Amino acid sequence: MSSKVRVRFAPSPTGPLHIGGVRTALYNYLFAKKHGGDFVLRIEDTDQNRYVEGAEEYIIQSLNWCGIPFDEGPGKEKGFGPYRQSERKDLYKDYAQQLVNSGNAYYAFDTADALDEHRKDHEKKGKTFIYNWHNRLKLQNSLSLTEEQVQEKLNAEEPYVIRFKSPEDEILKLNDLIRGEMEIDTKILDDKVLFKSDGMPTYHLANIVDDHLMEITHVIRGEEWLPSLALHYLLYRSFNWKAPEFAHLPLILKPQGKGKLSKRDGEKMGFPVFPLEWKDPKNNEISAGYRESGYYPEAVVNMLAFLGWNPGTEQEIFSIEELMEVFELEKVHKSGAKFDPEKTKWFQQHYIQEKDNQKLTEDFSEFLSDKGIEADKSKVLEIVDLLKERVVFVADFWKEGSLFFISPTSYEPKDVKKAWKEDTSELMQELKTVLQNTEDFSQSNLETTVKNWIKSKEIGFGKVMMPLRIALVGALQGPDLYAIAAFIGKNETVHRIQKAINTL
RNA sequence: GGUCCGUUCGUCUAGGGGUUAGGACGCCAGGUUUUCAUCCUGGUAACAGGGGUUCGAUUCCCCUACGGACUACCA
Repeated sequence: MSSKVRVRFAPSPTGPLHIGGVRTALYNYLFAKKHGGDFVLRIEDTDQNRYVEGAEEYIIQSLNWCGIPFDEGPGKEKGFGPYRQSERKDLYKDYAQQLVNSGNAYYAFDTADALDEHRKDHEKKGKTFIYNWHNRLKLQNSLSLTEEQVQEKLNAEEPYVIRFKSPEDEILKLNDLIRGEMEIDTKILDDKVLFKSDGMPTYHLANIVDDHLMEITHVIRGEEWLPSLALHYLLYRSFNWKAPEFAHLPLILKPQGKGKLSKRDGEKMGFPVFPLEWKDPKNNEISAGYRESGYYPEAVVNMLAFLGWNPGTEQEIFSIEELMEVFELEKVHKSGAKFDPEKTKWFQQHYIQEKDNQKLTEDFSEFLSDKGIEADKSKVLEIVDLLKERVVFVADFWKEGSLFFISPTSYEPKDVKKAWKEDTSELMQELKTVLQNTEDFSQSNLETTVKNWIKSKEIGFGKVMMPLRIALVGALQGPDLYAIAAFIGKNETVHRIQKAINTL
């Protein structure tokens, strides 16, 4: 391969980037980097009606957060720009015209209403209306009308579109890097609109023109584009351009039930479907994001990479650099994959365990500040040390560790029933005294002191440790008790024991 | 409805004409933790169905079923 690999991710700014879109971007990125190529971001905003404020910024921020930044795109001009199709508007008309001149496309004057009628009519008869070779001579276009009639309409500035004239009888052999070769009969193709009456190109035209102009070598996109592949192939041929290689990615499906993963699935089952939180500018509705839910980008990327692809080995944990090395389009699956929120959590748990404690201390300190708690860094580090192996998210440090800052406000009834017996109060009273008389309140000394005391009393450990845990934690859970006591100190420990005795 | 694409444990998947069909998540059990979680060990569980081809098919071919995408002057 002599020419440099260039791929593109080409979303439309119609809302937040779905996790499936992120995966498409990721695969493009990995493929580009594996081959030392460029990853281009192009914004496909040819439909002004669907444009959503903030969506483009959202897309860019998402890619950056995931660690898959684009080499070229809006704000990163590298000689192929502009990278927003709305800013390339003037380009497309000429190309459409070129196709009309070469006989590969034609003007069509049929109104939207007229076509709607046809469609409804066909539907009633159980048929599908297709605008192509079999009926185009009966419709209003430059193939059915005389040259004079067409010129008249054009002069009168009647609205028109430009349609592709798809061949009537040809078997196309198309190739896809993931699916291999397939055959399409052009008979069933319709004459797609290339240029709209509002002066904008449709996706099909803009996409092909831009991919060509931007020297894209590999088009890696979602499976929803597979039915358009024949059209795109024909378009390249009509322009006499070399077509890029194509790869169509399988879809990400709902965890349960039928169909593709949607925003509602996330809401229903309580997992994010978007990389970053998104606030809909229209109704201020908020959709959860992976970042805000506490996931690390490494976890999201690793999870996404393995949805529909795997390297064929048994290794599942991959950094993005490792992914770049082993990623192969040929190993991408052909069928859709059901999304599994549990597995995402597993990846997250893995990556948080890999983080160093300094970084976690910073993250947790920030979390505490947001809660209005300013704690000493060394104290926070101590907590992180104690709790690390128990957490999946940074927020879990609080869930598991709030007991270091506030004494229990309630006691878990089930655990109280199990641990707090008739004679417990008396026992705790005694223990309190023992602790009050303990000078060295370190974890290790506490441990020997309490153990010795229990032994001298000749009672079971559980009889003391369980109620003590209730007193300090409020439930039968949490990290090492001596560590807790040492951390909160003598006064607080004694205070919590007294409080438990009073309440229970 | 039409066109195209697909189908290995519940889920993500490895494998590929002769395998005890492998791994991971989940789940279950045991061990560690005098709690809980983590961790460790073990277990559960799959080639959609029917025809071919073949000495042999989960693997190749065909059909059926099921799933998915598309079927706009949306991308």
